[in-house]
Amino acid sequence: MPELPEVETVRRGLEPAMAGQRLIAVEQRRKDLRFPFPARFKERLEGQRVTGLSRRAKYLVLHLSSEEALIMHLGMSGRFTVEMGDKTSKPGDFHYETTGTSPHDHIVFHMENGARITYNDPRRFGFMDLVPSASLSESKHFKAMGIEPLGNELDGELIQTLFTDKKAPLKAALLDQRLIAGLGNIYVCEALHRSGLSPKRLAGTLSGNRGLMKGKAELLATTIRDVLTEAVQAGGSSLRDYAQTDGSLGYFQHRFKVYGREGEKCPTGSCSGAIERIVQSGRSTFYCRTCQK
DNA sequence: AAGCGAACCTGGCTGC
DNA sequence: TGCAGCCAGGTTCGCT
Repeated sequence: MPELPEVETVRRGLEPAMAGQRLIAVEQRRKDLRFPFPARFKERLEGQRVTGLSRRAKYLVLHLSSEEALIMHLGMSGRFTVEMGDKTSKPGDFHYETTGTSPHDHIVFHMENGARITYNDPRRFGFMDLVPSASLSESKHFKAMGIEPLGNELDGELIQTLFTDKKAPLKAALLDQRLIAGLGNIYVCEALHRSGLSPKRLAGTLSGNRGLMKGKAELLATTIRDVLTEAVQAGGSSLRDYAQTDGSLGYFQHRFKVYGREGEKCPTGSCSGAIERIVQSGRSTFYCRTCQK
């Protein structure tokens, strides 16, 4: 699934096709994804102008002229495809008409500029919801959400505060969206390796001795920021079903140091260890037990 | 209360 | 070739 860098790449791909444009038609091919679509979904969208697109953690938000916000989550396999039309496109034209589509094309947005934006999601773990713009941050999706890892708040001191007394492994704590929101399985593995921290270490130990652990917590904050920033610059990571909105592939996956590299030699220069795969809370963790402590 | 494991759903890959 | 089994980027629910 798309983690923060993939969602940000999608946001940037959708922006030129949707920002400032009216939604002239919305095709809804099924009544639910992971959750039911909100009541009168199509009617509440059609005719509205998209005043902007933003991202919060792994969620995309379309801001609408109706003072509602369309919250979208891509789940594990959600993907948007943009086909740019032109201003003369109208029903019956290629860019408007529903042509031979995948059975997993669930939603199609037709924009006034002729662009057609298709949401495809084979596993249907994604969802869409409409909430009043004024109460966006108080919506059920965002209410309990933690800090944005690329925002200004994330630093070693905050990590120490968030992890105080936590008995969960570092891996689980970093995946907890109520603490830091936007990290997923891949980038947590990568950030921990770059930080030289074991995914099995209890999160509370990073703040257990504040003086001694301050440097480690600071390093972790920095590597989280670095790995996410580099991934966004690379257009995200393309595994199985993820691609950018124009169909091209992100290339950060070539820069993975540990994710998916079970059995390979640890890439840390001075380290003679090998990458192992273990399972933590039901998810694969890739790490090097020699240099991650 | 916090921390696990299971569940949600489909498709792709591996190995017999 | 066919099929069973395992795995996948996330989140939520329910049970200790």
